[in-house]
Amino acid sequence: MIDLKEIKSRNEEITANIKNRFMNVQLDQVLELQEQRALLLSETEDLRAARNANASKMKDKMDKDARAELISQGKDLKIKISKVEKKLAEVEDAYFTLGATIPNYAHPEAPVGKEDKDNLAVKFFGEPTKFNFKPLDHVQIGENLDLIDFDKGTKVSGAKSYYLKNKAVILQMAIERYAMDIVIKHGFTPFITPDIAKEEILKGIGFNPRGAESNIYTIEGTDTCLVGTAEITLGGYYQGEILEKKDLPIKMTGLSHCFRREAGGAGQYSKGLYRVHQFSKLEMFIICLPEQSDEFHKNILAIEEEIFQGLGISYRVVDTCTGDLGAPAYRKFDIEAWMPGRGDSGEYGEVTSTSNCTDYQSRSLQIRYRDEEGKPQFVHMLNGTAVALSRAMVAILENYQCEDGSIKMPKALIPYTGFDAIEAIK
RNA sequence: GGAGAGAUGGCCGAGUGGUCGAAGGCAGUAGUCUUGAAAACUACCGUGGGGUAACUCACCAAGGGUUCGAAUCCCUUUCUCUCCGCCA
Repeated sequence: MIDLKEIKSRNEEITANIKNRFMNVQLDQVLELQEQRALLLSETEDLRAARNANASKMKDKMDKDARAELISQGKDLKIKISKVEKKLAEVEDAYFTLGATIPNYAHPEAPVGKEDKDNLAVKFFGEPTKFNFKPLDHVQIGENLDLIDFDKGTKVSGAKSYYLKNKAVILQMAIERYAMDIVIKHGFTPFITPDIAKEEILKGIGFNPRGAESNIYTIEGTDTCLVGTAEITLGGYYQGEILEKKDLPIKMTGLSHCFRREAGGAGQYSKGLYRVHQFSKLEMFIICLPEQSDEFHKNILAIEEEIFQGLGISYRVVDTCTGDLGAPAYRKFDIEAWMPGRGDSGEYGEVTSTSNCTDYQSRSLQIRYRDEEGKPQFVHMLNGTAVALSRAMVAILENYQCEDGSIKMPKALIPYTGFDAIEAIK
């Protein structure tokens, strides 16, 4: 969450930001709760001070009457304290719950707009693939070549589930390792993370684990969830810790499954592998000094581009508009790869996303570093997709399809797959 | 899953009702000494909230309870260790 001390001093800025993000936040109510809390807090503290003073008077020996008198005063204080503490707890709960709904500040250069249409394309790489035949979409390809089985996925696991089969299995592992090698080369420490995380971590990262609009599966009878991304488990890794400045930046990359409910996500673009309940993803995560985060954000984007350029897939980079940022993000860049089977005659589809969340997550998770004066300060945290395997699969199958129905392998992947094509089935 | 032991500051570790935000040690920071270093000595050395400040409040795994007063007693939960069982 943001620093709630700023809701007064930066009120106009915060109000404008909420408006730019097309969010509905009860800022006035947070302000009101803040004042109530301050009053109750000082009241509570005065009473506690009185209790402590009363108790310390009784350290020494004294006559019975004097002691009885102090005990009775103490009892009186005890009742008062429990009343005001209860009230305080209620107000604080509401204050922090509502305060957490205030979004992060937005980068001054982030385009202002409501939906993904308003995102600003800032770069194009390559040309959309041209075919001298009518290209198929990956669902058709997957079926023709016996690579992806959606029907069996639906039968066994429900809608938006799939089996990868045959060379698609090897291909996925190849992409995984290809991307991993690039990210490690850039100094990231590799992890395979848990696929389960506690709700408090989810909340700290800025996910809402509960509620109808939540995209998260909660595990019944526990306070844990299936992760929607390794951002959650990588971000939670240093929860509650004070890091040494000399150890920053910390660069981590984590491979995990990603589970998403995708409730109500039907429609044309939800077909096939594009939007599924479970996929694998390699995620990058950086913890750094505040003054470095803009630069590292660009670094992450550059690595994402390197991965897709290496695959020889054309894409565009999009500077995400304020309305589409998501509460924790200060700025967000997406890579949208060309997908020939998407829409009527091919479209760009999101394959990566990188966000600079500044101190929004670190404040909730209490991840800090010591500055020159030895004072703890909040770190900045950034995340970015190295590769989302299912969507990379879509892009590769659709862009590398041949007229005879086979799939060529991108050159960079051949050392990892051990084959240079997935042959058509006669 | 069963039986037992435990959780205290960056680390180790004392503390079983008031004198404890917490002994002692290690590590760290600054200084004295030294040509320099080491050693020795001296001082400082947890986090958060409130206050210009003096100061004050909270925190000894988490939550609840007993008490005038809880690191200390009781309950619940979580985690760790040891033994047994089971298991990829």
